[in-house]
Amino acid sequence: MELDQLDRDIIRALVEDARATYAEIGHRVGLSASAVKRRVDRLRETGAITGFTARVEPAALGWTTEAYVELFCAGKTSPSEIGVAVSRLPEVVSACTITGEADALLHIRATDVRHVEKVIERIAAEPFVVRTKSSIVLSRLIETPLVTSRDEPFIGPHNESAFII
Amino acid sequence: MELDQLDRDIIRALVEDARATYAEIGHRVGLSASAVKRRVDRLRETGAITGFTARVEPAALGWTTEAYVELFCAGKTSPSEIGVAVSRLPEVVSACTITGEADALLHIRATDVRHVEKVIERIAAEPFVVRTKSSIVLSRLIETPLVTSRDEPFIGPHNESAFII
DNA sequence: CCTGAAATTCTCTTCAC
DNA sequence: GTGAAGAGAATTTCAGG
Repeated sequence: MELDQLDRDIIRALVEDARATYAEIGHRVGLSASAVKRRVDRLRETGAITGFTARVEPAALGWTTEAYVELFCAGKTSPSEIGVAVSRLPEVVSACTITGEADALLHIRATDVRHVEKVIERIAAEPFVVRTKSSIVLSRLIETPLVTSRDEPFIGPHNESAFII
Repeated sequence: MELDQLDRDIIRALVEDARATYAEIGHRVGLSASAVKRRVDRLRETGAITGFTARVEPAALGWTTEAYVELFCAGKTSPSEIGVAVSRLPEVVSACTITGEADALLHIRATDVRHVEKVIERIAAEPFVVRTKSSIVLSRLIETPLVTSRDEPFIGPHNESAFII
């Protein structure tokens, strides 16, 4: 499906504040409230917008430690096998299969380093896991769910910024 | 600050649907709308809830490729130096310093593999970057911003689930 | 700390154009 | 796409538990 600049502007407004009113968004992007609503409804139907969520400070809920864990798996392990296994661990907030030496990369959130260790133990206990390699996060520098245009981004001559919302 | 189970339930409701009405949330958690509003206001003031955002399908905006890039930096590179540099690249959606061999781990979103390559080139051009090691994401298995209780999570005897919202 | 209600204001939603 | 109008929700305030 095709998104025009107005759709992108509306998405950007909703990413910044999902509780903004249609009138507020309309004022910002140059449309009437009803036109904004119609576009938002369409963006949700087509799946461009999948929902609205609260941004929560993990530390406020006790999740003060994060780590990345590389998984090295047995020869014929399928992505879905890994997916099923890591889905059982709520501490795994992100997981994907990747190119390179490791087969998968997990992002885990935990209450402390001891908790990280226990989660890694459980992952390592999966029969298809040959070994793991972990990195504890020292300091978070950037955390955005999406690509957004920040102040004066350096975009080169081949303007990839075409897609930046 | 202290969060009780009602606060966690409200946060969970808002994470699932940030546009739910106070009455809806109240019905779900067993409070009146005005009590919910009072608590949500407090959760925002104390910083537990930092805002409300739209969940967007990156592919709908053209971001179909993602990669993780490990950064190996010169001896005395500070985290903020890395932060400033990667903040200039809108494609970097997440960045942190980590323990282990690499100094930092970046998560980048791009339109295609060629675009990934260009972003890595720009990162590698930073004077403090000694070398990089990249992994392209093959398939995403899990993507949640936060730790949430999923169906029947296996939680061991030392119940870390105390903090799961 | 909660409820429930009333009054005001604002927002959503629909519809004609 | 706009604008208007009725339905519905948010907000604020209050008395009372």
